[in-house]
Amino acid sequence: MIGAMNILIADDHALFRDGMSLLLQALGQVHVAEARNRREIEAHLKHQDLFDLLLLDLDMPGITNADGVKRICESAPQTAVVVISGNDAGYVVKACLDAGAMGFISKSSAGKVMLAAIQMVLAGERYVPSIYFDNSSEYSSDAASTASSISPRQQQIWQMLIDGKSNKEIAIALGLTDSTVKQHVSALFRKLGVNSRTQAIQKARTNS
Amino acid sequence: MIGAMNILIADDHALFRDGMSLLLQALGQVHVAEARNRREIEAHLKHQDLFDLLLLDLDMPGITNADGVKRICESAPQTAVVVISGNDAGYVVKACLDAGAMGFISKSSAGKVMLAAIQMVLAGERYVPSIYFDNSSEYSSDAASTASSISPRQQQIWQMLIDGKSNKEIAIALGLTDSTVKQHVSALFRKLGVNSRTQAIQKARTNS
DNA sequence: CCCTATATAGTACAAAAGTACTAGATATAA
DNA sequence: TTATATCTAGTACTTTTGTACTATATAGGG
Repeated sequence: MIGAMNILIADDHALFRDGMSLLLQALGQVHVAEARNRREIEAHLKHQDLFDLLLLDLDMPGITNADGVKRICESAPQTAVVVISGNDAGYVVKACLDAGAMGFISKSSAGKVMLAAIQMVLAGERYVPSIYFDNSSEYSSDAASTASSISPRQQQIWQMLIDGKSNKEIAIALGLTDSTVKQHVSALFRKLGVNSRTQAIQKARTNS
Repeated sequence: MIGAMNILIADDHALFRDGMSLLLQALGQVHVAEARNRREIEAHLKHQDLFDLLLLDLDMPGITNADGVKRICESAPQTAVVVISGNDAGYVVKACLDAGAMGFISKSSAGKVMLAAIQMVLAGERYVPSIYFDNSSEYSSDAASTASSISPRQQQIWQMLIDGKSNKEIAIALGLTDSTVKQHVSALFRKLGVNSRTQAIQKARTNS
């Protein structure tokens, strides 16, 4: 690598940025910039262009889901984006990778694992966490699986429940009927073992 | 302070624990233990007793709200508990302090601020963040306020919405009628500017 | 080919949620 | 004292949610 690497850390928590910044010193010649919200990320990408790497928190002002990741990835095609998230459920990982991320790091990971992942991405490789493979075929294929997993459509609708959308709003957004949305929501509830949207939201927040 | 201080860091994110651990070195002689969930916290408190300080994350397996904080505080009355949270809304701060916490640190705070807060608590003082005072009378008094803030009852019910409870479950838990719960829920929605419980949950997650 | 799962859409119904009122008790601020 | 806000509880009503079915089309596995 010629010269110092430019890395942008985007997280709203100072201590996390500090810890990550310290971790990155192990890479040698690195120049680290920080952003606390989407506005600051975009400002950095516009004015100071050309970052080699963007470490992007998935729970910060302006970036709360894969859509936010997609926006950032599209506005910085030359920068490798690694998503860092506390929620490492398979559907989240898949959504982020589909959105254009080059890697996904769980916040529960040890520092060494994070560093290895970052080095892999800097080397041009995609990094996918092992958890992602544990559930094997469930999320790894874009085709529907036979297993009793949450289908892509259900995952999509799950995200919209989390975003506070009503059945009607979901139907309009996806170009479906109310009836179809209800069918998907009920199927999702059955798989999650819940019987209300608020419980489905809690499932996404806590365990998964 | 005689000898080394015993400090327990409870957070499910490794990097955060590392960053905090590093930060604590500035205090001099400290012995740091770590816990990743409630089970590990309780194990530490039982077997290794007598911690001077417990830095407790408010979003980790087993500890998601003030009730969790209360349980921990009660099981370790000799240990000063400082809650660390990404959500520093007034009602969260108040709930934690009421639960018995000696301090409340926002994850968005700079390291220096965190360190100062920790030192204050170790000195026997309660630390309350300045944000808590910005909204002045709203949360600082246990009496109801005239301001258009979220009342204690509404905060309590808000938390139960977040936990996925139905109106009926809330009514039973609080010994109220369905009608009264609905009244509180509607009043909360009006203040939050939403019209569904899923949106109310999202409000708690994102901005506030 | 058969079985299964998904995605779609419909009907029908029960339950829950949400709104809009009234109303009494209580506490606080002006 | 008056006004305001909370907490409680009630009635009445609409809308939304959730479940239980049927049904068609598609795609994959055995």
